[in-house]
Order: sequence, then C-alpha cells, then structure tokens
Amino acid sequence: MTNSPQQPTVAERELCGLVNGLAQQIADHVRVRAAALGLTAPQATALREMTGPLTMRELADRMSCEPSNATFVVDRLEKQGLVERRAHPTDRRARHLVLTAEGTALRARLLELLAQDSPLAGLTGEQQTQLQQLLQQAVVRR
Amino acid sequence: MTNSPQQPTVAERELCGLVNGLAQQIADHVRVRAAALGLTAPQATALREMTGPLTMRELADRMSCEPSNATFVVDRLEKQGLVERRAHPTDRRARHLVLTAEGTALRARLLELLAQDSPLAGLTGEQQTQLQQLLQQAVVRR
DNA sequence: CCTGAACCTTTCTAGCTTGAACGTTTCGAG
DNA sequence: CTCGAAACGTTCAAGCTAGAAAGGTTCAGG
Repeated sequence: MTNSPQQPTVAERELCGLVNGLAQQIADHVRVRAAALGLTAPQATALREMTGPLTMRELADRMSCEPSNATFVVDRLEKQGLVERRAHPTDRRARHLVLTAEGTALRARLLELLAQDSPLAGLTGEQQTQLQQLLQQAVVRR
Repeated sequence: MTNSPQQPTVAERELCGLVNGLAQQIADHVRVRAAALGLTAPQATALREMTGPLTMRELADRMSCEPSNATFVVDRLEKQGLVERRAHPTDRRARHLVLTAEGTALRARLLELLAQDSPLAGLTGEQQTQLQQLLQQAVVRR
C-alpha cells in the first residue's frame, strides 16, 4: 500500500534460485575435495564442523539438517574410526562427539583442500564481507 | 598473488555455512507450502520453473540438479497429470515438457502461496537487490 | 556416405534427507 | 516427591540426489 506496488515476486524467485545455485556450487566443491580423501560431501561437512566436542544436536544445527540425519552421517564416520560417541559429562541424554587421532589428522588435510580454489573466488574480500552481513540478516535467528 | 594474505579461510567457512543455511531456509519454506498442495519440495520447484515449454536439461539447469534427477521428479509430476512429455519440435533426442491444464492451475496456486511470508523478509528491497548482484557475480557462469 | 564425438534422456545403484514414532533422561510445577 | 512436558538421540519408511552406464540422435569431417 505504502509503496513498491508490484515487482517483488519475480526478483524474489530469481533470488531464491541464485541462493540455491550458489549452495549447490559450494556443495560440489566440497564433494570433489572430499572424494579425494574417501569421504562423501556430508561426511566432510560434519568433519569440518567438528571444531571441538559437540552433541548430536549441535552438529545437526551446524550442518543445517535434522538430528536423524546427523545420526546417519556420524554412524559412517564412526565406522571409519574418525569420531567417537562418548558419554556427555553433564547430561546423560546427550552424546559427546570427539575426533579420534585419525579424525583430527584427516580433518587437517580436509581443511587444506577446502581452502584451495574457493567457490567464492568471484568475489573480493570486501564483497564477501558485504555478503556475510546480508546473509546474517536474512537467516532467521532463534 | 591470487588472494589476499590475511583473514580469508575462517570467514569463508562461515560464509559457506550461511549460504547453505539460507538455502535450507528457503527449501523449508517451499516444503511447507508445497505440502499444502500435495506436492514435495522438488516437485514444487520444478513446477515453479515451468514458465513455458522446457527440455529435461533446461529444467535440470533451472533446478540446479542433474538430469537424472529431473527424470525422477518429472516422472512423479507426469503421474499426477500435471505435465506432459511431448516430442520436441526440432530435436528428436529431446523431450518437450508442457504443463497440462491442471498443472497450469496448480502452478498458479503454488505461486500465490510462495509469495506469502517470504523467506527473505529480513531484507529490505534494496538489500535484496544488493544480494542479487553479489550472488550473480559469485555464481560461475558457463 | 560414414564415422566418431558430443548431446539428450533414461535406468540403475548407492547414498543422503526428512518426518514421525519411540525410549530415555531432564526439569519445573504442584 | 511425583507427574507431565520437553529435550536428546535413534529407528524406520518414503522420498530425493548424484554419478556411471547405455540407447538413441545430431553434427562436423573426411
């Protein structure tokens, strides 16, 4: 009513497509680097997010997925001996995920690979900062 | 030479996470609206992109997925009587996807639902334009 | 004409993802 | 203390996704 009567929808659909396209581009980037280490893309994403001990729920949040999916991915990582499910020190409901020695080593190699040929190389450092601010504002926070 | 020396890697990982998080947020938005029409999220995305007759490859590109996946999704839409695979007028290798009357009607209702409660409501129109420019530059074009 | 490279689509397999249901544990209200 | 609501993680079914392989088609060169 106040202003901008009728052109939001078209651009918005394009915008969603662009976000999705870039996310896909990032996922592809992770996929090929992960394959070089015998990992799938979700497994690599999980490993990348393991900056320290996490609960399943925390990992799921970092991966932007459901907890049931985190269970699936961690199952695979555990079978490969990269992470361990330990008892949580203060909450018996929760698990404490920790990297094994192998997991820590593989994660270091993964981070090296992921740092090469960034999927965001088309943007300058300043533009990346700008993008980060916009995205932080767009993402719903709870 | 290729990149700036100081703070690229840490912020970049966060940036990728933000892009993925927003894409997930958009997908969730589509999912709930689509469910109200008896569609899944990928089915709704395909329907949304059917602005006119498309080949399977063109649809896959618009959905940012592999052609084999487009085959899967179109199979479902075809079973529901929403789209038809016709012969392509000039290339016998390709299929010509067209919406049925039902498909056209359902697509109209879908677009209405998707226009409500935008997942990008956290940004002003100006910021959305800014975001669009950044994303267009970031997405690899072939 | 013919041949090979490239393209369009489909099939198949293996893996990913969600949502609902479930058992366990925690926490606060009465 | 006891009860119920809520949280954590897992299981299961149904559906999505990529990648490799294969059949048919197009096109450019020889």
